[in-house]
Amino acid sequence: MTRSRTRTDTLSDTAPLFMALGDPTRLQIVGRLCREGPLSVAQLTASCPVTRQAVSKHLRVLADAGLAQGRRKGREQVWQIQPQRLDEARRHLDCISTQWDAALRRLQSLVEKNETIADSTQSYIKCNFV
Amino acid sequence: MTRSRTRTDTLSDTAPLFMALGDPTRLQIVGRLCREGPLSVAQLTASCPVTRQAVSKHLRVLADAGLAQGRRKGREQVWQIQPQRLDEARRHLDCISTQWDAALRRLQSLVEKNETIADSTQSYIKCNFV
DNA sequence: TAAAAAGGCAACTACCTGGTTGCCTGTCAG
DNA sequence: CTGACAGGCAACCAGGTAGTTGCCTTTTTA
Repeated sequence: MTRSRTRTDTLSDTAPLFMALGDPTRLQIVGRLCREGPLSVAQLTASCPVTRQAVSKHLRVLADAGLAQGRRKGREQVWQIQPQRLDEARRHLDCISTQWDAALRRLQSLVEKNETIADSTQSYIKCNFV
Repeated sequence: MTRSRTRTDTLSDTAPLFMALGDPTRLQIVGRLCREGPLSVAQLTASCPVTRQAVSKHLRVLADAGLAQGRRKGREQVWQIQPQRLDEARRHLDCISTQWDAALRRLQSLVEKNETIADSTQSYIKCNFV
């Protein structure tokens, strides 16, 4: 119970992260903030084909996901990537990737003998997976 | 031009991947397929709180993203993770992560002196980023 | 001090998405 | 051969999302 609960928590924690990164405009914003450092809404809008308000909304989404943070600086709001959170996200991805890797290798060999997939499923579950 | 075009392509290539993984149900399905190997729609539905049709839709999304593949086996359709594509995706994530890493380190030091963010932005751009 | 710049707030639209139900087609087993 | 099982297809619905426009406040600057 505890283990599956943990798994669920990890899931509901990870999905929003992917969701926030699942928009091209947002991904582009994140990219720019990483490459060019802190930028204002106006600066970000300049290189975006969408309205300033649209960019603002995207920034809000990124902020809600903990990926970016904005702070007032005079009449403009400067946005920057949230390093801790982004690094945390990166480690999350690495963790998942690693988790996948094991299954990948096992599946790879399975793919080669396509015709026996369903037949081998049962023993597969019992022998090779938790 | 060529470089920014490449960047755009990478973006429009990556975003759908994140998008496909940005749903908790879908992430759960991917997890199960990785852990337990090829499964039928009915088997996947059994551990999902949603309808069989909902699961089918999610599988279609995963298939469109190239992450999963289904094949008929008698009267049931067995789904499995697309190893090559998933590995490709993993490398994609690693690539992005690495790209972020550099910015992370640079930003990390910037965060510590919060009050001078905007002041240092200009030289920051010129000196430390492409 | 008045105009311009930066951006927040709210309303509204169009579309996408996750989910459902109902019905239909194959396939397997008694 | 008939019933049960697996699943696809289509219609439909509620809610979310990306985007817009319009108006407002605050800050800068000429």
